[in-house]
Amino acid sequence: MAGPKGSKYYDVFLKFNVWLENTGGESILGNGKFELIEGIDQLGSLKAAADKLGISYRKAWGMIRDAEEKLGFCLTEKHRGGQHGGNSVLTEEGKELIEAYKELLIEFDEAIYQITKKFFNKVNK
Amino acid sequence: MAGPKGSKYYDVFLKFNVWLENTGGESILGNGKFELIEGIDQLGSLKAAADKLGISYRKAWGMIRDAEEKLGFCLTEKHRGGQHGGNSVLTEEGKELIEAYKELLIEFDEAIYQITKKFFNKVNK
DNA sequence: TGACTATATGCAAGCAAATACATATCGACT
DNA sequence: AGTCGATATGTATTTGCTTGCATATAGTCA
Repeated sequence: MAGPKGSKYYDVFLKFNVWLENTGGESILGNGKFELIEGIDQLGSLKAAADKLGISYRKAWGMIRDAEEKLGFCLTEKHRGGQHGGNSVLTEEGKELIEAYKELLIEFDEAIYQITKKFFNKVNK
Repeated sequence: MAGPKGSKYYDVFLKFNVWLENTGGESILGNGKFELIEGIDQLGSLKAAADKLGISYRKAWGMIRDAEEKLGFCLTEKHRGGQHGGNSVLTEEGKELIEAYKELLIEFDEAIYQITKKFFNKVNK
């Protein structure tokens, strides 16, 4: 919440985002890709993860390829064929990454709480 | 920096962004608009601020209108006419906002430093 | 060995956002 | 009264992103 009822910034919220970038300033992966990777971890396939996020398989596949290309190593291990068509699982690096990212988000949330409060106190008079 | 030479995430950087949102999930103002408002404060006109940021006047004008519309109050006081064509200055609210935002960014930077370090330690082995 | 389904990937098409273009208004100063 | 330059705003155009479509590949299980 952003302040008491009637205050200037009532129902205005402070939001943040975190992402990885390379030296060229290109985004490697941000929130969307993290959610996708997390979905793969939970659901066992890229298709299922894409469906869950409501994006096309085509797009999801491109997101993963892009991230892995820019990182220089794979986050997922893909298998084609089989009765169920195939599946995807996270590599060790992939698991470590989403694990670290989740912890990062928690710490961010904690940090931002105090900062946000201070911001709205200052601005809401 | 993201880790020692040769480590997995060498030359990968963690970046963040902060912005204001309304209850509808619409972005009210983020980094670009803050820079624009700061430019108006420093340079005394929307045109000069737009030029400084390398964006068109048309776009800059739209950014300000959009932010003020969504906030429900004005951040700038505009004047047309005169030998110099006119000028824009920040309202009290506008000044308070960029002041608070600047302080917010400093605190964010401090907070992110520790979090970032921890993140790359975890992920760079 | 044929069916099933997810991975893999190019290409066309559709859409929304950014940018460019064009034009009007305003008022202090000369 | 005329000039000048910034504010003000609609419309057109471009562009980049998404999605959709189409098609190939793979391998396990019945």
